[in-house]
Amino acid sequence: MTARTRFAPSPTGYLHIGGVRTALFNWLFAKQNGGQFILRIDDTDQKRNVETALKPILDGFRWLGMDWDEGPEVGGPYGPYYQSERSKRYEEGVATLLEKGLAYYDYAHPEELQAERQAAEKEKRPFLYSRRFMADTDEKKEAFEAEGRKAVVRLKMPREGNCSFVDLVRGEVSFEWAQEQDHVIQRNDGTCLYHLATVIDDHDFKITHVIRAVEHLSNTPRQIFIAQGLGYDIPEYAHLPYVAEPNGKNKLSKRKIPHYLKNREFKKVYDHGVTIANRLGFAEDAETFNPVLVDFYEKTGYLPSAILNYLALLGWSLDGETEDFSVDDLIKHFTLERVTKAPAGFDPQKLWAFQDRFMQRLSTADKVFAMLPFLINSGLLSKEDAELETEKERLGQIIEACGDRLKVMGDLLEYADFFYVSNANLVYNEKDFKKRLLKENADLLLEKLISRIDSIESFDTKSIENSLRTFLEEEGLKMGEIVHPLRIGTTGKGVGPGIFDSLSILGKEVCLARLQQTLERIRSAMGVRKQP
RNA sequence: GGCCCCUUCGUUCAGUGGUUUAGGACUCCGGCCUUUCACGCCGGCAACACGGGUUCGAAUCCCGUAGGGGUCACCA
Repeated sequence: MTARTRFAPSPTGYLHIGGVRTALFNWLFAKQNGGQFILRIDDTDQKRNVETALKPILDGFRWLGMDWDEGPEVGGPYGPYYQSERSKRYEEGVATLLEKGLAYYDYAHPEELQAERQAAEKEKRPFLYSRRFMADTDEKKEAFEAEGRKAVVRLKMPREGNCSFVDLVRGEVSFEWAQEQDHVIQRNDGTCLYHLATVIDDHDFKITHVIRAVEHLSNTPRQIFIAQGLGYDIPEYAHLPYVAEPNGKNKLSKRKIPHYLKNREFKKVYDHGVTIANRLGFAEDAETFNPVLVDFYEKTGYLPSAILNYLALLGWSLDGETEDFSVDDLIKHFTLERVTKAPAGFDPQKLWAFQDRFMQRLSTADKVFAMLPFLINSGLLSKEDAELETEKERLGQIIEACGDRLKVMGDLLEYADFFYVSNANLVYNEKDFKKRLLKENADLLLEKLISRIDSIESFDTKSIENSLRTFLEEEGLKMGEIVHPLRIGTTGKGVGPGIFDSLSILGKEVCLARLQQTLERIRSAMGVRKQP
């Protein structure tokens, strides 16, 4: 089977995580069947700045590695791929439908229609337009126009029988035609509406499988009606459950971020992202920077493969056990038949777990490559220095020392910044400083440590550890008693990578200088304390 | 309100008439490891919405109830 699928984003300026999931299923399905994935831009409603509003969306897809075979920027044989440029095709469609008597000019004012609707509601019967203002002859047209009325074009929907079709995830679905309204397909200004446009586009682009969110399920009969009217083959349909909000049943929505922020897990992931954003020097508000948008993950340094793996499992599974999928695995195993029917809640914590897993597998070299931009953008490393092999090597050491503590690329900034700041700019965590260093004889201990460290000749991790362990024996101390003072004294932090690694990477000179500086800090703090 | 859809641990995904004392993962709770924080390891809590059928036997099939959602635009 050769499959052609599509995803049709509106240029809204952001890429929604739920949208990505829909796009992903389309993409996987196309890839699996050796077909094409097409991006079509639904910009019939947009006034201007389509390119600006589209860029973040395309960037998002590119970042995720979801390439499109046809669409904006890459073109393709069936373009244009922007709906705003396809109005001619839509007008042709309207003409055909009109000719076949499957659509009609309607001269009703919106208020008149509204009145009918309300009357029906009052009588508790389903609304069906009376077609009072339908003009199926030229005479009627002229008469209505003489009244100063303007026409829209409506579908002349069947009023009996059923529309049945097979949905690849839901099975056989059936609707009564009489439930369908005579939808407008062309406005009185001549522009055409979505349902017509989407059917014509799908046909023109030779889409074989329409895989979209379930909110379109009840739109399907009218689209089938249009397609049949136009003599098109009906594509296969697959309606995906929507992605629900964390701990909720409602559809995940960008507009409800303040509400989601009340959710502990969601908040945690959000706060973590904000911390990184601050380090990077961009202070965006929750409106444009939050875990519902793909951009959030790109900026904070998640791995696309982790996100894709998580998203694929939001409403799909191979079996009850397998969770671990590479992108290639997904392409190989994905099936619409195993897509769930019920909506799945977005769980940022579970995503986090995938991220953790993928991060652990990433090689040091790959991490170096990915983290370098973060160092540069945060100002911790200059662009020129970032080019240096020695710096890359050092970053590799730092990353290895940090080990599994780095969950996303941006974590480096919070976790290992002390490797990059000057001694004078070292920031001390006051709470830890007080807890670990402002106590009896802390200064004396530090003095001893300084002289011991000064005596270490080869400043590698192993030598440092050996030397300090000897020190412990000589002094009758436990590891915990020197690790904390040393860590805060050299890194300013209460938590961090292994201390021997940290010291070694920092280098003897820097360690001594920082410890000396810390010693003075302790004495001045203690002095101040004693004064009153 | 009409129509359509959905309903298994807190979350997510299995389970399609007996292999099920309903399984995996995340979370959570214990414990171990340990130089902090992570990681890792071991263990634990925890669900078939409800009510009727059908059947020797139902989470699995049927009907109903309840709850949730989608859709009913000159939006997409």
